[in-house]
Amino acid sequence: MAIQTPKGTRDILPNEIHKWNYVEKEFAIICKRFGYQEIRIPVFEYTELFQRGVGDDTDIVQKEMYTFNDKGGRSITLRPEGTAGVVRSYIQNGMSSLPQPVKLFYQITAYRYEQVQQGRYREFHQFGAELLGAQDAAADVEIISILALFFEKIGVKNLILNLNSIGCPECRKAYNELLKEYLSDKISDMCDTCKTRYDRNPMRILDCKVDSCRAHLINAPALLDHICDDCRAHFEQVTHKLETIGIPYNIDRNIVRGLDYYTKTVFEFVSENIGTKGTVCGGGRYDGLVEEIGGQPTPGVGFALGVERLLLEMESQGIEFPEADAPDIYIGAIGERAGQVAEKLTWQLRSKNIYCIKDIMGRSVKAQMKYADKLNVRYTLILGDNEIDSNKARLKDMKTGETKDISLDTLIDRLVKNKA
RNA sequence: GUGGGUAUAGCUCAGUUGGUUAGAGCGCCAGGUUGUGGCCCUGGAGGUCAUGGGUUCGAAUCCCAUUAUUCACCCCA
Repeated sequence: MAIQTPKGTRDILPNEIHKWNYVEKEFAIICKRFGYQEIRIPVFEYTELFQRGVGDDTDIVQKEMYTFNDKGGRSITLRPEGTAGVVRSYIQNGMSSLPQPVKLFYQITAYRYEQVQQGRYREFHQFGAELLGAQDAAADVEIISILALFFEKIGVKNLILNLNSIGCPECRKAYNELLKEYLSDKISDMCDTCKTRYDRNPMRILDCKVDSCRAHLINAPALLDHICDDCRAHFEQVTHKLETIGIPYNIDRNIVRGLDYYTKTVFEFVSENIGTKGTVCGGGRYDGLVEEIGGQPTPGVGFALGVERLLLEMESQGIEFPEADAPDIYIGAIGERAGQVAEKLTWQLRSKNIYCIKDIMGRSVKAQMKYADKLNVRYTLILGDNEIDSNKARLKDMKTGETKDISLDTLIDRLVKNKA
């Protein structure tokens, strides 16, 4: 069996690359319009960054990371997401001395060792943005509005914005006690994972999908109803501002993002057509993360968007992508002498920024024309001894089939003019 | 980590109750008289039928294992 891509990875082939180029470009344009600058971070980091940043308790760190020791014996991990690396860079490069807030966006691959299924791969692509240094609800709303505008710009409709607040460490601590109290007489009846969650991270019990566990949770207190005054005020400002701009949202008390660093606002945009849970992107506020990784206390908010899922959603909505450019002209040649002229002509055209393809197989005129047709070129020009002697050639419009005699001297100028 | 589906040419798939040199469409290459694509016609290349065992006189076909892939659960992007 020939070697294939490893499980959960895939090639992005030329026939679909225009889709990727399109969304990448549009995303960058939107981010820049909001004042975000692109940052590129390493594919791998020291494992400790993710253990501290993403959280030792999370599924990602416990079972999904690609971790190995390098030849120097250092523990290295392929990034499972982008935020931790960006925040590390913020600290390492002294960005707290830059004018605040600092606004960054990125387009990365990320790696998680998981079972693959539709819209979930072991190597996947994320677009993300991070806003560091701003604690006001306006920052949360700006982050969300980048996404809303991006979706609007590329024509993606009907994504639902689910919103929740998971409070700050203080109110979460109080809530965890409340939840444990509520569950104290029920936990013995619940699943094993819930039992371990009960001690380590009771909030995650709310996420359990086991029916018998769910039954016990129906009347469980919701975190959103027990956050502190400060967090409540923040959440109300977020919803109020969203209403002001006109971004619809849905409050979902059950969103508990899978990364430990989130505080206060958490959100996700979900689709109903792409299977599984349909999360196209997720994000939230992470006011404790910079400090956790070793920087000065700095508020932050951001998101990550799954590009594979975005493309799935776009395809299921029948959104048309701009086609890749077709060549302006194909230069064919018969024989050695014409080949040389074609060579030179092609070079001149290309240097004038004309998208020009030339025969390099020495094939028959018929084969060359077929090839030109498949490339979807606009014009063809076949050179032979006659053309070179007369300094004229027949330019053929491949759409209409019309031909026109044209002087080789004026060809370049005409094509350049034609293109402009 | 758990459960189900699938695995035949580059792609999409046929292959009858196990029976000779395994097929089609598309794609690719070439030709249909001298130098012009699309339509049509002809020909060609390309498959250890995922891999390894087993049953059988005989296996693409039945059984087992492995691997890959896919969908779902968990969780996430």
